[in-house]
Amino acid sequence: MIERFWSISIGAGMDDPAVIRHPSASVEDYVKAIWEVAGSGAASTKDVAERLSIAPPSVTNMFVRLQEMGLVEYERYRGASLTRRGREEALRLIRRHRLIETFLLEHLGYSWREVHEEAERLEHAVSDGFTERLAEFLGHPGQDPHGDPIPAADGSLAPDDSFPLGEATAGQRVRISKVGDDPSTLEYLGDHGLVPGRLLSVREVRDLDGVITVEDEDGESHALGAPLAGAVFVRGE
Amino acid sequence: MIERFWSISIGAGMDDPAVIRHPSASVEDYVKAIWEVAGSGAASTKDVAERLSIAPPSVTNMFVRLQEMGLVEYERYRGASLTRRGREEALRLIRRHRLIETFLLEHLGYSWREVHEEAERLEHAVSDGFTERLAEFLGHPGQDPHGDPIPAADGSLAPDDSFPLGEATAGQRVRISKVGDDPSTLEYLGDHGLVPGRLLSVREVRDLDGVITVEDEDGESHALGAPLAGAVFVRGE
DNA sequence: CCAGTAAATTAGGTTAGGCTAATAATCTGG
DNA sequence: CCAGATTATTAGCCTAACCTAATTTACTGG
Ligand SMILES: [Mn+2]
Ligand SMILES: [Mn+2]
Ligand SMILES: [Mn+2]
Ligand SMILES: [Mn+2]
Repeated sequence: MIERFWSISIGAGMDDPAVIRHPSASVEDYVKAIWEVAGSGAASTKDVAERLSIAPPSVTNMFVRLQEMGLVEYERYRGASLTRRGREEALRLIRRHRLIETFLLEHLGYSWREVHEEAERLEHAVSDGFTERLAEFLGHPGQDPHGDPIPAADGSLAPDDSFPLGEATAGQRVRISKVGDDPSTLEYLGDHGLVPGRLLSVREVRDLDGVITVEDEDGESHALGAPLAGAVFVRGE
Repeated sequence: MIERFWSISIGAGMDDPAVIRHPSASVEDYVKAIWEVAGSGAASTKDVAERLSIAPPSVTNMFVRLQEMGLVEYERYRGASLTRRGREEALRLIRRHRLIETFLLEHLGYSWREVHEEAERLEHAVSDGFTERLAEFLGHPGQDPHGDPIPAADGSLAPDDSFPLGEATAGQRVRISKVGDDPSTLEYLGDHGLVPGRLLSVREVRDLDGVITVEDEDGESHALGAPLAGAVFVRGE
């Protein structure tokens, strides 16, 4: 009697198809970068390459792999967009990143300049268990210290209805919700008390040069050029 | 302060400015494994392979690379021993590991069972800056919670003059300095208050079965078999 | 609508760090 | 002191992630 054996399984033996494992640090950073440059749209090879400081062909190559992992939808020449799973992974990573930054700032005495780099590595090394215990330790913050919302453990992210101060109109009263995370911007804004939670009255929006003048709660007046005004996000009061 | 960014000269390549770069996580774990299995002697391929759960040929290969990096002295068929730099790297890693474990236990509510695995990954992701701020946050502990000494920032490690309780003699008064880190051992000892710092009087050392009977500070008596008695390290009082 | 440019992909490498199978060296107990 | 067992090395592969150079595709403005 002849017995026939055949196998339906794809790929190499039953060794370990790439389906299960945690994404590597690289994969996580790519997924986060796609989220950051494209949100729910499609991210271009170039944008992702620039954000990650990686050569474009490497990105093309990774887009293919991310699709095989089910993290993105990818079509040649038209970029990659996150699948539901990809989005979940991105938000899980961002949650870790922002909680870690909060911890470093509030408990270890880090300055803003140092925080991001450390978090960029640590975010890949902590488990979900660590993350939730850290959230508990921090009192389950909803935003990180410069106002970026921290995604919830279930992956949900509060919709953001804030807009750049540069788009405000004279006479408006607004509250700072978050500030850009460029180090020198952050330093300037911090020094002048322009931090999340602060209430501002928009005095003048000068079209000529884009300078916006605001008055803070203490009656202090600030004139901000377009780059700065674009880094301060506010919500109407 | 010790110089910790070191250069690996890569022959003719000049492709990269071959400077800098921390050892990779793998390299760090190898160096630590060599320290753990051999101290200042030579570690065998087999011992390191077993400790790291890696195939022996991979270890042989890494021994060669570690030597090229100046971290070990290696001779075919006679194992690898750490150079001064290798020892420094190992102790720096162990410092990070033990400080992280201390933090996880004392501040994030981890149990002993969970701590080690998390620290095993985090130890590779934290910077020296993080490590020193964490040490500060923790109050510069000299030992981790089960009594293992934490190497100082300068790489020095207090010499260990403790010995297993199994080697004590009847009538001796001893203080527990550290306990083995096997999870179930740890659980038993913790439940019975046999933790570092505790003072014990050795009542009986029974050669017949290796059982040691001790009395603690509260007059409580404990009979410990050889495996347990070997996991409790003490110092004479 | 089409040529020139910008973006993307393909082709062909590299390095780190793993693996297995085959072979060689060392060690040990009779 | 030597044969078998143990340990180590060599040979040959593999995958993940990067790279540069060459080529192809897509976009855009005249
Ligand atoms: Mn950040
Ligand atoms: Mn990162
Ligand atoms: Mn440990
Ligand atoms: Mn480790």
